Amino acid sequence: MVTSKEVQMQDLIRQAEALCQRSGMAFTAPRRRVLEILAASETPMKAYDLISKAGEGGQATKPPTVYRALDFLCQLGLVHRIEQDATFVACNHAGHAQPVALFVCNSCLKATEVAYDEVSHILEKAAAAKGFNLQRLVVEGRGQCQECAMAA
Amino acid sequence: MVTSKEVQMQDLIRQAEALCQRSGMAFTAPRRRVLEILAASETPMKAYDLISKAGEGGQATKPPTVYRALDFLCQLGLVHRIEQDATFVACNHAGHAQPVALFVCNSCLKATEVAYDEVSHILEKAAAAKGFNLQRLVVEGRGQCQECAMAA
DNA sequence: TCCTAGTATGTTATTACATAACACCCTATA
DNA sequence: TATAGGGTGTTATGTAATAACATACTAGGA
Repeated sequence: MVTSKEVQMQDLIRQAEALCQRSGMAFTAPRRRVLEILAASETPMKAYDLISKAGEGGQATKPPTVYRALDFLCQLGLVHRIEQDATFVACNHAGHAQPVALFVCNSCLKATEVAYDEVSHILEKAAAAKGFNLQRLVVEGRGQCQECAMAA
Repeated sequence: MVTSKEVQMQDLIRQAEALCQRSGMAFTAPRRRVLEILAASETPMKAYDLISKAGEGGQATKPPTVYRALDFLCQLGLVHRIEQDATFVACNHAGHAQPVALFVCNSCLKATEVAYDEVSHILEKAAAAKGFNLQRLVVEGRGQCQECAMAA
C-alpha cells in the first residue's frame, strides 16, 4: 500500500530537486535524508531526534550536518522551524514563498499550516503605524486540532 | 536626573507588587531583581546575560533561580519571551492580559510592542476553518525601527 | 505549641539546542 | 591544471533550559 504520507514525500522530494536545479544548488545526500525524515514524520521533530534518526542507517550523522541541511531547507521554504519549541516540520504546500502560520495541537502535537496574507497586511500596517518596517514575521499557535476535539 | 527608563521601572515594580498581592503570590527578591534588570535594559536580554547580571551584586545566581523568576513574570504578563531568539523583555503596557506582537529591530535590537486584537480574531477564524481551536498565539517580527530608518 | 501543607529558593548535575573552526572533497571554469 | 565556490566531516565548545533534591519561610489547624 502507498500511503498519502509517502505520496506527499515523493512530491516534496521532486519539488526540492526542481527548486535546487533552478537556483543552481545541490540537492545532496544529507539534505535529501533530512527532508525525507521530516516528510515521513507525523509531527514536527526536534533537531536531535532528527540527528539520531539520520544516523540510524549506517553512517554517523553529527549536529552540524543536520543543522546545515535544516538551514538550507528552511531557506527554500521546504521546511519550517517552529520557534516556540525549536522543532522542524516539512512544509505542506511545498515551494510556496508566502508566509504561513503554524498551529500545533497540544494533544497530538501535529502541526496545521495556514496561509495568512490578510493578517500579514494588517500587521505590516500596525507596525508601520509605529514607524516599524516589518521584514520577517512569525505567527505560531497552540491549541487543539479537529481530530483531538472529536476524540475528547 | 531621573530618566524615563527609571520611571517606567518604578511603574513596573508597583504593578508587579499590586498584581502579586491581588493573587496572593509573593513578589520576592529574585523576582524583583530579574524584573528590575529587564526593565532597565534597552533591549531584550538572553537568559544567561540576565543570570550573570543578577549575580553581579554579591550573591551568586544560578540558572534555575532566574528561569523560575522568568516563568513567574511571564505568567503575570510583566515579561515577554521572544521565541525567535530566546530573549526576554519587560512589558511596556504592564499588566495587560491581551496578546501583543513583538517587533525586534535588526539594527538596534530594541523591541516594539503592538497590541493586535483584530489580528487574533482573524487568526482564530482561520484556525477554526481548519477545525483548530486556538488557545495561545505567538506573533513576532523582525525589521527596522523608526529611529534606525532615520539614521540610515 | 507543634505539626503540616503550600510556596519559594538554593544547589548540583545534567540534558538539550546550536554553532565555531578547520580539514577535506568535489566540480566547474579560466 | 590551478583555483574558487559550494558542500560535507569532525572535534570541540558555547548557550539554553530543566531535573532532582535539600532547605527555608509562612499560614492555619490540632
